[in-house]
Amino acid sequence: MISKQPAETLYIQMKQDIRDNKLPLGTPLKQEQLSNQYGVSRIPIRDVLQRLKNEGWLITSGKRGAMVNPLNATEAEDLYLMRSDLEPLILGYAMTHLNHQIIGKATDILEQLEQPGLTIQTHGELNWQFHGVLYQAANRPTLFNNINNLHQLCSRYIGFQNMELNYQKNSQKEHYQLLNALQKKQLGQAQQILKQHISQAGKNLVAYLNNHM
Amino acid sequence: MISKQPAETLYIQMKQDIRDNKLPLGTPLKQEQLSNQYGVSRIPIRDVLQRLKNEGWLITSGKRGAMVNPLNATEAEDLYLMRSDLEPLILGYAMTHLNHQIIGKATDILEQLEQPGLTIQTHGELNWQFHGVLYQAANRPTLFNNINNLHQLCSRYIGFQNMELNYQKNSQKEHYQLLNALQKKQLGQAQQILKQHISQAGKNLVAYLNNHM
DNA sequence: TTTTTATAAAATGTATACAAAATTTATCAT
DNA sequence: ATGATAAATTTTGTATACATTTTATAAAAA
Repeated sequence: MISKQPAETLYIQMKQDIRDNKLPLGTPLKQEQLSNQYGVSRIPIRDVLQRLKNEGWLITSGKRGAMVNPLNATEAEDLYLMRSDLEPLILGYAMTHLNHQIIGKATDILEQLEQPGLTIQTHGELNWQFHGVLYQAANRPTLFNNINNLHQLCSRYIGFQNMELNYQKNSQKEHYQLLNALQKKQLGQAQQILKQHISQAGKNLVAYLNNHM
Repeated sequence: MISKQPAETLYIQMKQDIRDNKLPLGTPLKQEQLSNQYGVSRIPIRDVLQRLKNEGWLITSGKRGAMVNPLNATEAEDLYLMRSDLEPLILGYAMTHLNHQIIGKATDILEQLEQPGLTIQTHGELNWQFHGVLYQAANRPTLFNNINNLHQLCSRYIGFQNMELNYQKNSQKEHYQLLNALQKKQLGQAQQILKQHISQAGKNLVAYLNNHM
């Protein structure tokens, strides 16, 4: 899904550069420097900066200038707490609309997740695709957009999560359990699995961050 | 809290104009027209449009142009559902930090809410101040910002809510019940009251919207 | 030395001007 | 007439230029 609009690719690029720590941490970003760095004028830079600020990638440190929002355990905990509440909620609305086609799509993604040699980035994207396919079925744009934004922010922390050796294996197991419950139309069960799935990931991540920062 | 920066007041103004239906519904907003209307160039207009879009006030209808997000029962339901999950959550974190000063502030606001002759707008703002004062104590910026944004979006629907004759009276009663539980350090009780408070408001609103739209 | 004030530099915010894209209108063929 | 194609208009996106604000620097007073 490539956009023709330069600003859209600039947005994606800068977001990735934040994830990859390509942009200075702890000091405000200078519009003109970014302008040179990315080869565009300050106008589209400003657009993207504002967008990233609104989405929580950047923070405005007091008076002036946006800086990269430093990774922080409390933010991570908040993000996962919100997800663990909101994702079971939207799953409830999705349930009745889940058909073979959607379940099939989700299963395909799970299989792709088991391919060896995936980058952490790709793994994260596929993971969200799996969840997203299910949630889209709910047909609840407001709820979905909110959850989607939370996921985007979580992607900054994904690198840490996969440090856990058996994280992926566990995660996959839970994904299949979730699909299973959904196929059996056991909503309560599915929601419980999902909430546990997210909470646990959050707890692991927060523990890791607290130990290593 | 007035900002010296024109764009900030422009942002506030446009948000209010959306609430008050001063901006065309159903048709994409034209940057140049807005530029004339508000007496600034297209640059700050674009900034504000993007911000409002990210916050859910505007939606992009397909290819081009942002238009006012029409009021809709499903969105309202989503907003209140999220709030009814997230606000008890942040209240949990606020609890331990609640001191006399904060409870006092909240009580003051409740008293202001009982003054006769308040406009619906002022009523809505005071109502959020009451909740916000409590939630700020949690010291959870990520969670707070998310909840704050949900509140802002709900403000578009406040006009409808207060149609209910005894809404205010009920709401106030629940506010005092909440404060009471908090003073007694009964967290579970407080969270239950809060969740019920929000859920009920949401249900009333959705029912009203479904009947009148 | 420390603090205050004035000046200079840098950075951001906004306006104007231009380029690219999209939408509309007009023209033509069927 | 109807549909497709092409020109014209509108609208948005971006660059440059300027104004305002903020931050840094230097000079002066305590």
